[in-house]
Amino acid sequence: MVSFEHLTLGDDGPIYRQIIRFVQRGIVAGAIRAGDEMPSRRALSALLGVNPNTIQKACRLLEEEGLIQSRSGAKSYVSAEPELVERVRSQLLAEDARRLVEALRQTGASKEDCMALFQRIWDESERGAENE
Amino acid sequence: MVSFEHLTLGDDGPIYRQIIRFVQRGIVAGAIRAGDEMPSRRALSALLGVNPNTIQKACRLLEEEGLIQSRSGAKSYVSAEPELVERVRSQLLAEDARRLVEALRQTGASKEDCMALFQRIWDESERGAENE
Amino acid sequence: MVSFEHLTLGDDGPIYRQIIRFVQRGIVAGAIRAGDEMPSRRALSALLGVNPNTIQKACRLLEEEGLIQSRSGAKSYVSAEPELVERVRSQLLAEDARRLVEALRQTGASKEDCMALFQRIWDESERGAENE
Amino acid sequence: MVSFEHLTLGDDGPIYRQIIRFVQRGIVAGAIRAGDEMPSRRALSALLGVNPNTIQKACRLLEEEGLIQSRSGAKSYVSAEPELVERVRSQLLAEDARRLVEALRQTGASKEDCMALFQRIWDESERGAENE
DNA sequence: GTGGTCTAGACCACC
DNA sequence: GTGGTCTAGACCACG
Repeated sequence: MVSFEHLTLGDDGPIYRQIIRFVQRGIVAGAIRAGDEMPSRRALSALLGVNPNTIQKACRLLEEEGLIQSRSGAKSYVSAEPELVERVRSQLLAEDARRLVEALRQTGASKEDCMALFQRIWDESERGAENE
Repeated sequence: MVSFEHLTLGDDGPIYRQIIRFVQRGIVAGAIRAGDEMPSRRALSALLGVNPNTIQKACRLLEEEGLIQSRSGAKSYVSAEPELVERVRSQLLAEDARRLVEALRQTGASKEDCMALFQRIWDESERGAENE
Repeated sequence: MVSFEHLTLGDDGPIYRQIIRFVQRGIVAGAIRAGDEMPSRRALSALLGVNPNTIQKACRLLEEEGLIQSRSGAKSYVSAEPELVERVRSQLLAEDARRLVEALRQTGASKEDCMALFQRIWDESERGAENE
Repeated sequence: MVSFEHLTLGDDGPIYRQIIRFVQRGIVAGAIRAGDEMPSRRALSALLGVNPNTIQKACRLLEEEGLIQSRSGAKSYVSAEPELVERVRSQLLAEDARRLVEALRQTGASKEDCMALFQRIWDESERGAENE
């Protein structure tokens, strides 16, 4: 009998981690810049349909990481210094790579095959981006 | 102002796709073998907390792909011929790799850095598996 | 724009005709024999989930055709004399053939192709029946 | 006692199958052409009095067969390449013929009688069409 | 608007 | 029991 007990649906990790990743990716990719104003906690809660406590947790961790700063009461602003951005970048890279490597190894493929595949996909993606 | 309009929470794609991937991964990894009995639609629905129709959709697509066999009134069984398994394996590999490459390219990292990173993570993962 | 105005769903003709055809086919095929007892009108109505008037109409027409006879009050019996059976047989044949011919001609195929196809399918069907 | 347990009222197969056949027949007969616009799922649902999901199922299968093309957010169009049309034509022919042959064989008629009958009906139908 | 996904629950034929 | 079909109605992303 096939067992489905290890299938967890919709598992992207905790919501606050997803919010953090979203901001991190935005900063690293340049879509979110230092000085940008963050929406208010309650606005984010309403927008994402998420409990205010979850929003608060994400913002607290982002602030601990130094990616946002709370100034003048309730409003928060993005504060991304270049060296910090680089650190976050490599952190994101590693996290993504780790996830993929686990998925790839689970399929039983060899390292060499995977790296060749990786290179091929990269080139395809680069070509695709150029044509846009 | 930071915009959160493109943040989609918990997005692993449609549920039926996730179920399909789970079975595909299981077959490719050898955890699910040809001849294995599938749980009934109702059992899966109850186990995963998902509507029977969604389960049915996943099963239909799995059957169209040739990975399971269903007969009305009878139980469903896994039916994975070697050549098909290989095709699914490379399909999964490509899908995973494409997802990673896109995530990596979005961070602005170079191809060489990413491949070096990839290799490092792979080796770490391999070492981790050996120690278990 | 594709027009769906000529698509009529579930069109097998009136229910009373379907009931008549069912009895006719049974008699012609030998599954229903002279002297067999018919279920009561109200039993048929309940069994088929059909209005008693519809049942009554079917039975009246079957009786007019001479395929059933009402004796001793409410009970009806099948009364199929050989020559009548033959007449019904050819009637059924013609009706079926007419339906198919219309469907076939609608596809634009030639008469010769259709007859060759018909012959091939017949032979297949014959072979299939032998193997059972 | 005559048994009615095998009489299924109004059985033309599943509704989604009937819709598919309608489109297939239209395409094969030339009444529906490549590039024609399909009514929206909702419009079809209202027009045919059928649940949107059933419509969607028919459309999905038609798309898998390559007879229509759907893009999320845009309208759906008929997309029938000549070679595909030919394949569908013979598929429809075979399906129809098989149904008739089974009905005819059930009545106990001989192959020769049936083919003669078939030819006669065809000629009648042809004459009827000319007079219209 | 469009197509696509999902839920809740019903009914059916077959085994 | 099983798989398959259908209904009723909701929500979503995309154009």
